[in-house]
Amino acid sequence: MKDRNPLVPNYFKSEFTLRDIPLFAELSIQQLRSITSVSELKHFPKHTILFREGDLYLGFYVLLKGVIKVFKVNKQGKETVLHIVRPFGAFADIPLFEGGSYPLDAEAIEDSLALFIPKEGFMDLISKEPEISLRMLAGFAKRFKALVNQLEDMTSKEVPNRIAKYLLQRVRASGTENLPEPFIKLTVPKSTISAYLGMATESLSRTLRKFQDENIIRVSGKKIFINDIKRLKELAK
Amino acid sequence: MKDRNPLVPNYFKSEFTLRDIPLFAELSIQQLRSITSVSELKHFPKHTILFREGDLYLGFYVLLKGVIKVFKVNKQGKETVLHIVRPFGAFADIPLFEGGSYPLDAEAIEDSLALFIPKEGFMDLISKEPEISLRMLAGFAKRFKALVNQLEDMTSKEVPNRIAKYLLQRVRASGTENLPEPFIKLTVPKSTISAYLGMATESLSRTLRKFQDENIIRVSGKKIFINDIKRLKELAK
DNA sequence: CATAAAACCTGACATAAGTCAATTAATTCA
DNA sequence: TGAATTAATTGACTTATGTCAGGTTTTATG
Repeated sequence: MKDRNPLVPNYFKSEFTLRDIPLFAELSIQQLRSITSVSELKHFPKHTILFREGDLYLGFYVLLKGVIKVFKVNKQGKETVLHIVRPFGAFADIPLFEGGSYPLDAEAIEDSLALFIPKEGFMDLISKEPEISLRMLAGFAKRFKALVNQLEDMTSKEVPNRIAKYLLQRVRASGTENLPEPFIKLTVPKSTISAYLGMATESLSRTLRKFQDENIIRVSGKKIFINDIKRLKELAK
Repeated sequence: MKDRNPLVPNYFKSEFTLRDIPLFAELSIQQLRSITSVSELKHFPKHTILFREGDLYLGFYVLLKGVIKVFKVNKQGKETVLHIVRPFGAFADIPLFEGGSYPLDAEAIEDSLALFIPKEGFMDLISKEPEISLRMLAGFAKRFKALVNQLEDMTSKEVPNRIAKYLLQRVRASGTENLPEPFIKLTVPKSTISAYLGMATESLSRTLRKFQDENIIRVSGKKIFINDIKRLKELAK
């Protein structure tokens, strides 16, 4: 039984429901209703800061539209991007269980729409509905693995390897992997990608140049076409 | 009400109970009993491999004694240490909720004693006892933060900074921080520490040398005395 | 205890990738 | 649309840290 009451008022012209969010996918209509009743839809124009490290923790978000950059700035002003959140991903859910303030910064790098779920209401819900904890545990586990991967890449892989791996990952997410000419569209600035991959923008720039010179990729504006996915896969490992 | 029935048979001469394990600290005696009934105590001599990446997942561990290295080996044979587990830490609990095989390798680097909790029994328990999920979520959250920290350090900090930070962390754990001369005892080989900090052993060696030349630390066998904790703190940030 | 095997240290060297600076390209918005 | 801002590219240069190789010290074991 699928609940098609739209989550979002008409003027957003949105076509998703709570059921599209993995975290909530298997809840009953009852449970979904209680989530809707405590949560709030929020719109963030490009460049909006959602929260900063140290801000009082109020609740977490599920992204419905747009892209959110979750990052940390160190004393010297250098940015480390820990997570590039895309639709249906949850973020800032970790502090639900640890600490009273946001441990990271988050910024909308596209016009974004997110569901805000306040801590209080959600904790009530979770205590009544143990099924939710299990889904959260699964979600945490998945992201844990991703983070472990990121860490491993960072310490054991060189710049071109990391870039190749990132490109492949994006190609897979784009669904064009098996097309004659797979491609990806960059929705985030290169500076964000480089901060995510733990390198200088210059290094990213130069390496993409090199890949292009070697006919592995072809860059056209914000699109990157993959000419030689085999070589790219070689490079990624 | 504290349950002092020893967890471990006498011949282990151990003096801890399930209550000492954060994950289980707030469970009722009933619940503790059911954990004991499904779990199993295992002894691992130094250098034993507990499991390897890809092994069928059977359950997780709580370390009671010794030190376990959790790591990943890449194609080129390079090791990344993700976690140095010390007593009362849980490990290999993530795959409870994700995937059917161990995603990492684990090895005892000291004679170790661990409680093994099989997946089946534990999942039954968790479904009956929602309180446990919440504690697990809290545990995951904490380790998530630690991992984020590790990642951030790796990308934004240089070798001496990372070493300084590690030393401080160990000093805190040692409980000697406020002594006139705080010190730590190295229980893991330097090669493990360097793999954990994402650097070559040679770099670790050289930097400790440098710290010593600058009178920040004094190395004596397996002990490192901190002469100038202030400088070390400076370096760590 | 002696010998083998690990673990650790040290120096010389190579190089990947960071930094700085200047230029060009792409966006933004008045 | 066009000036102003921001993002990306490119080249020249520096340097931190990895790699390799040799030696020393420590630990393990028959």
